[in-house]
Amino acid sequence: MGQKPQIPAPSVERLCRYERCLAKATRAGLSRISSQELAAFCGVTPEQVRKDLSHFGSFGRRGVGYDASKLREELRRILGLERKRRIAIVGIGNLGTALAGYAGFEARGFEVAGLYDNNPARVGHLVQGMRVRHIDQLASDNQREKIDIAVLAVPESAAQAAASRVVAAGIRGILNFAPTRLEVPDHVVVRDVDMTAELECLSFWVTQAEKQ
Amino acid sequence: MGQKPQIPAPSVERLCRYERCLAKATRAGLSRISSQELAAFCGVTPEQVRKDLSHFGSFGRRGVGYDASKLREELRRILGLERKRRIAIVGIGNLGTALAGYAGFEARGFEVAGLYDNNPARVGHLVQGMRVRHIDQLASDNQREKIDIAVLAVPESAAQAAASRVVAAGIRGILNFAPTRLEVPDHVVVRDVDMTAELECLSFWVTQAEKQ
DNA sequence: CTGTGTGAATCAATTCACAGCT
DNA sequence: AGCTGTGAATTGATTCACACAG
Repeated sequence: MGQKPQIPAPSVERLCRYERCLAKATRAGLSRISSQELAAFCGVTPEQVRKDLSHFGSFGRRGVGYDASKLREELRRILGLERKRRIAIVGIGNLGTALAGYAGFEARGFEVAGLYDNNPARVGHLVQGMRVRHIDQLASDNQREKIDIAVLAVPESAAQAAASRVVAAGIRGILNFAPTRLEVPDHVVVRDVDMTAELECLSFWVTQAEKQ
Repeated sequence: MGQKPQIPAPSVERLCRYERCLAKATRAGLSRISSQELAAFCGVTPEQVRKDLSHFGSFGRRGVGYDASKLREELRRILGLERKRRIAIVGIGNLGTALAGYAGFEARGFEVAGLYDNNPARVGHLVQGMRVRHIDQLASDNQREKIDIAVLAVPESAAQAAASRVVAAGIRGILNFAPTRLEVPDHVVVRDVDMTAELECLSFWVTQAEKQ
């Protein structure tokens, strides 16, 4: 990541929550919303909402509040969701198959653009209505129509190799489900989702709570 | 959570990483390890390693370093992993099925103790070699043999109801895959894994990086 | 008078720097 | 000398408090 990320990462994570809550609120017919209300909705404080937004501009009207749908649009723009983001799922085992069929992605404006695997036994099969392609095709597919994010759902032992191919294909974002710290060049952004580590942390806090 | 968590949450997340790296290191035959080495392994700084450990005691020898396998034992104890933790998977759709078959859980010392669903069409079926039970059985199953953590893999619309049943069954930890903020009593610990939110954050950082 | 936007103050986490054991 | 453990300093994030706009 070139320059220092002047935007605090926790702030960005909350922006996603705000966007989601706003979607819910507008669907419920609410058109104007205050930082107070939005905060209550998301389980944070009103000043936090305002501070988070202030990193990007000022979107409300003093004494009034925010236009819910307009604020939502702003947030989607800030998050880079003004256009549909295309994702590729790499590794079509148990988890990859489940992710390929996860309705939540489509529902929230992501497009599952392709399924990839390096196992010839899987390539060509239909999974969740899509044909699995060989990972060798990733680079040319990305060139034809840009893929924004690769979701890595491969076993730990294959993770680094798969990541390198994703990077070589010119993809700039990786959501990594393997419990491995990936080595990637600076211009590629990785986020790790380590389910076992989550269980372990949970185990800690549960243990902690048991000692009241 | 009753008292203030004097232990910083980021610290706990790193402890999991340390434990994992130590497992790898000992498997590779390393018996003594310095904070320097462990840190390099995990991608953090040596002082961070030492500070994190210092919250729980002192496990090294000055001028020498740490006994890798002994430190690993300590970490497992701290994380509450000295005994095998039993997990229940609630919601046996695409994702739940994938999680039920995820080898990583067993490999890291968790035991998948039961699969639960509230859909009668699924109950009784064999999934990944285990029979799916009705969620009504969760409470009595938990009484017979304690379940430490419930993994919620139900759709958003069912999440709160499922969480309430999990809590009513007396389970104290929830790993929540639904994109919903769950309402639970204080003594229950929840961790959220929101895959769509992860994609959205990634989208932000990728966009950010594109503006170089 | 209401509710935003923001510098100032507080609180938390990380990094520094060094004393003390081996 | 080498490396841990830990207060002190620093950096970063959150909360406070108030000026300002409608």
